[in-house]
Amino acid sequence: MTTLKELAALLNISVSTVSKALNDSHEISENTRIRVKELATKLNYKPNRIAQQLKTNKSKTIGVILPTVTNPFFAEVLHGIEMAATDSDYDIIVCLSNETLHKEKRSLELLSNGSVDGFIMAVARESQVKKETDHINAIIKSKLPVLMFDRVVSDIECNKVIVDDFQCVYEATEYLILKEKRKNILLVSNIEELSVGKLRIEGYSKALEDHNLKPVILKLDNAKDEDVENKIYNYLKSNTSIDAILSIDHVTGIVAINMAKKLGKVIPKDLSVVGFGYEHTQLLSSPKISIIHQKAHKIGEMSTMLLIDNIKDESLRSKTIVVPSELKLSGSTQTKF
Amino acid sequence: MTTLKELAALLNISVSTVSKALNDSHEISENTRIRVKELATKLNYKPNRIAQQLKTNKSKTIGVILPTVTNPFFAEVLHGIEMAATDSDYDIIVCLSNETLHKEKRSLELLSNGSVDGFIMAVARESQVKKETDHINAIIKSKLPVLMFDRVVSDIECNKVIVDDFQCVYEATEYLILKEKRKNILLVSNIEELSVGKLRIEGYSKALEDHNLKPVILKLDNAKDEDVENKIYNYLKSNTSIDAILSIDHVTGIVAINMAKKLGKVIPKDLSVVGFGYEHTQLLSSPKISIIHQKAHKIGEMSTMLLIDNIKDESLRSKTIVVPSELKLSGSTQTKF
DNA sequence: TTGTAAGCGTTATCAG
DNA sequence: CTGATAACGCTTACAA
Repeated sequence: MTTLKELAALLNISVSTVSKALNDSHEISENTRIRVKELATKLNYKPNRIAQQLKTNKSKTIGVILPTVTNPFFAEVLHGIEMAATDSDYDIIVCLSNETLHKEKRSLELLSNGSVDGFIMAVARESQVKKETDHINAIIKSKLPVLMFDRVVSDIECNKVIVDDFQCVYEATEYLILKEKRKNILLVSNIEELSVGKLRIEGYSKALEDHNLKPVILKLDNAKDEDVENKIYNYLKSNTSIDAILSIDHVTGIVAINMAKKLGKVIPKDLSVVGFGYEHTQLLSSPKISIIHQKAHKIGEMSTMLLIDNIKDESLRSKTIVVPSELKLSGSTQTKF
Repeated sequence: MTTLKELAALLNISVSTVSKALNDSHEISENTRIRVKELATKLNYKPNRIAQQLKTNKSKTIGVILPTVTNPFFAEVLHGIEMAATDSDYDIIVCLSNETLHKEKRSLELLSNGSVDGFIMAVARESQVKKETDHINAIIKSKLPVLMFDRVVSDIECNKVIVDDFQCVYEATEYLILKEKRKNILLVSNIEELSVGKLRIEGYSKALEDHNLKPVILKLDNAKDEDVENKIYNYLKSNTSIDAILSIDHVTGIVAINMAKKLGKVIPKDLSVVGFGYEHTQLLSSPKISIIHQKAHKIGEMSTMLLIDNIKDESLRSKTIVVPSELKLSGSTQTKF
């Protein structure tokens, strides 16, 4: 890699002159500025980022800590983060906690040594279940800005970008009750221990309560793929009165449709199904599932912008932004034949 | 952030003594070593990574450039990369090219200034279509190791981790012909411009040819979601002799199942469907789709290990590893009821 | 056993 | 207009 020193030596001028010339300092003569720049492009000179970082004590890098990236929601958030970060000339270092506390902790600790100027994170499942958040507090106390999205810890003060979990599930439930005239709505949950899961269940319960109906919840306890199908199938088989399903995650809604069809149910006549979904979810089910579409990409963008604001101005550190979800009915994007 | 200088000042010893003590140098007395370490932990000292990087001229960071991360294949590869990198104490900086040449180029250029010790990349769709690869060659010439996976450029010499695209599709096709006794196998493609798409089509064509059958290919030309369904539906409607579908991407196989059911076809009696898939793909279709399962996670791991080898030893730079795929038949993981 | 000093590649201050 | 010098935080000969 070409350095300032090398350029200086080749041109028989000092390092500082070269530096100034490249940075368009007005102290430098037109002549040398051009000579320097020509040689620089010729040798493909690029200022060493590490040296600049050491000098300025800024890494222009954001640490992104995600529970997983194979979940399409987080993948789409990551996409949003990457785009917004690029727009603002930030790099992102990505770490995956794999839903474990120890990896989350390790990543935060390893990166809080000057590697990053701040963190964007969604709390790991284990951390949330165990209510273990000291490691996050430690980072904040060390003056490194942290932004939490989606899975947040309510008693930590920092910027947050969240989904309107309670509200959108409330509305979806009410839609099933009022528009689709459903009375036995089963909530299927594979994420009941997460903060978002709890909020969604509350939204569902409140809506049923407000309409004098009885909540029925099938908790899958974070089951494995194989068991998910079995549990849903068996439940539907033994509880034939169920006329609607509300899945609060991204997968079990589609599984429910498939299992219901297997049981001979006609969708949506016998059973309405609403789930959570992302951009391409509806392409994967037939008939199309109705989805609560979280604006994952937008969540990523907003998170990044908010964190960068916070990095630049320490005082901007306790804002919470709610990104509203959108209920996409099966009909509204259904392909016409 | 605490620095060596601060520790030294507080202990009234020199910076180098502190440094050595922390690095367990044998030159340092038991006594001071302990004193230093105690204070260090007390003040939560962490060596400034940026300074270390400048000193050693190593970033211990890998640049990962992916076309997208919302495609589950790349998400899973990223997961593999992250885990392997963490194991070897490397960070990863992730950039998404969004399938565009200019973003890919920009990312490579921006990171090749000391930010990373090497790159792992899958070439963007646009770069592959336009056969524009000078930017990648430039990096390699500048002595930064590059590893390409999945979508590779054949006339660039570097480490590569690829899938057995030709072979696995050949075998899947042969399976349809020999075991399932299919004669009119439609290949559905939404990625025919990619190197991997071409190889898969060749594998399919060769298998048909070897068995004296005629290839029939439905190219979707990188169509949007809405059109994918329509095109497949219409094709199946007007070509009723089709008795098997081979999808060479991760989505259109499931769409094909749904469209075939819509047309009243019974699967797998009337129509066998094989697609590409990842870990959870089969959970999303009913009946379960047979999939060619690419070991995406393993691809990520192998890529990382190979790149790190190359970083440590410059001479290890022209190996190609083929990660075999696995044909997962619908029956083999089918849930039993 | 401890300390001094140089250097990684930049930028910034100050002097010439 | 140009250059010498110091500094960012760390490591490491080399001296003491």
